[in-house]
Amino acid sequence: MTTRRAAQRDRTRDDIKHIARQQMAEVGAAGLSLNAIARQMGVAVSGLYRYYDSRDALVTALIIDAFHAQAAAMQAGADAPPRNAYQARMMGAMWGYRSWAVAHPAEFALIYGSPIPGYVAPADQTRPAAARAMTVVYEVLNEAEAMGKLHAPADLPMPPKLLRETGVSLQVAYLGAVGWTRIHGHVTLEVFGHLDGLVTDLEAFYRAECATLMREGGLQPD
Amino acid sequence: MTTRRAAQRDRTRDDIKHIARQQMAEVGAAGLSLNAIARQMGVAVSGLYRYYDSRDALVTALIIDAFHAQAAAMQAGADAPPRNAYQARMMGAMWGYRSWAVAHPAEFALIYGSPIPGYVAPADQTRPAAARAMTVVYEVLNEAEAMGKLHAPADLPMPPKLLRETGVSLQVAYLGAVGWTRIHGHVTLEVFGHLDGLVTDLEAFYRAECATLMREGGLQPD
DNA sequence: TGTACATCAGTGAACGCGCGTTCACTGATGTAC
DNA sequence: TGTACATCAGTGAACGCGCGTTCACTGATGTAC
Repeated sequence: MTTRRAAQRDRTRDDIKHIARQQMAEVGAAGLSLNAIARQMGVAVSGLYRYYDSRDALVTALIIDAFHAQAAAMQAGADAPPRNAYQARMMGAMWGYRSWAVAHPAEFALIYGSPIPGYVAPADQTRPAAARAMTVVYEVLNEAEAMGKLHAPADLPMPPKLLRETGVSLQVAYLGAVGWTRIHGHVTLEVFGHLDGLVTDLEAFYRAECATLMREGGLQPD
Repeated sequence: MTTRRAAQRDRTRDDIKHIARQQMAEVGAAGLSLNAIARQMGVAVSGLYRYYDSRDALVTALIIDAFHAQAAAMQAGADAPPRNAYQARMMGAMWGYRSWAVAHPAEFALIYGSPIPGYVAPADQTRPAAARAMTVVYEVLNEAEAMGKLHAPADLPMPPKLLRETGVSLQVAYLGAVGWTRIHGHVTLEVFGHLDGLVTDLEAFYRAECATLMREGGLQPD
């Protein structure tokens, strides 16, 4: 059975990524080093090259994993409420975005923080992973719209030309794009510690902003 | 005259920071290196230690400069319109926030991106510099409020307890905090290239969000 | 089930590199009289 | 204005370190018959 060896291989690859994530949590994404990983694994550094072609390949794998993990957290949040509770599902997705980031600050920094010196992400691999988060939101909003639960406010403050064609209605695209910039602003400031002097209850503050977003965007209460 | 030597000293310090900024623009904030700076200056690296005690001291100086530069851009934006044109002044400040960030992505990353591995900012030095941006906004809003141009909407969606005491009214604090998270979200996503697939006209999109913020926050039209 | 061979996981030494920092030094620029 | 001394800017060699990556190797795990 060749499968046993392959399974072991996968397990080791996961081990490497696991240790890498631990180290990123300690030293930051830019401080990632194969030597340090090998040291902590109690293994020769040259052995790691059986599993990843280079340090950059490992970084790419970690980035893709991080995008997927955050999208999965959003998906789980969106799936928890009843199917027709669109506000609750939207809130679940947004809450997942923040919760994952707060729980995994180094991985969040890896995908949304400063670029790593000397590393260039292969866009064809990372872009699809990055897009997953938005599709979770689109799904909820598309359903709400189809059910007549997404009312365009009279004064949607956004000329259609500003948003790229993404296969969703203007209303959905608007809520998605504006919503993302807003909640991302809160999350990135919170994760990097810039809100400490300004806000006492970060969770309540975040919830309030999410509620404002949905009200303003025309997503009807459940 | 001891002054000539002191003036030369200041000039050299500025030169070092200037080259450092250039290098950050090329290689990112985490890639900053005294060796590389000395190389580009055509000078022995050991000489740099006459001007900065360590690499970290230089980084700290750059961080403080960056905070001040962005605040200055906001201040300039807020000062351009007539004194009683509060919406225009607020917009000017917010526009300055974004313009500076877009024009200086590496410095923006330095103050708002991922932390640099192994570097810890001395909070007593960086915090005051970081706070300057917010005071620009508070100033405009305080004046608007005093002139009766800041109407609290009936449904201010923010329990007072969420915001720290900062010497301004709840209404002003709300607009400041919420405004910051919103515009920062847009700016950080734009600077790091994450909005390319979503928004066509980034400037118009930003303006629209700023306008929404002021309308919703109760800042009356000029 | 047992043997002969191929595949692959992991080793350890070596490479060249760039880094931050220290140190004793040489000249030039200032100050005191 | 001229000299004697102190201060300071900048040099170049050296330090120890950790990094990514290559390479020839040794055993263990698999496959074919």
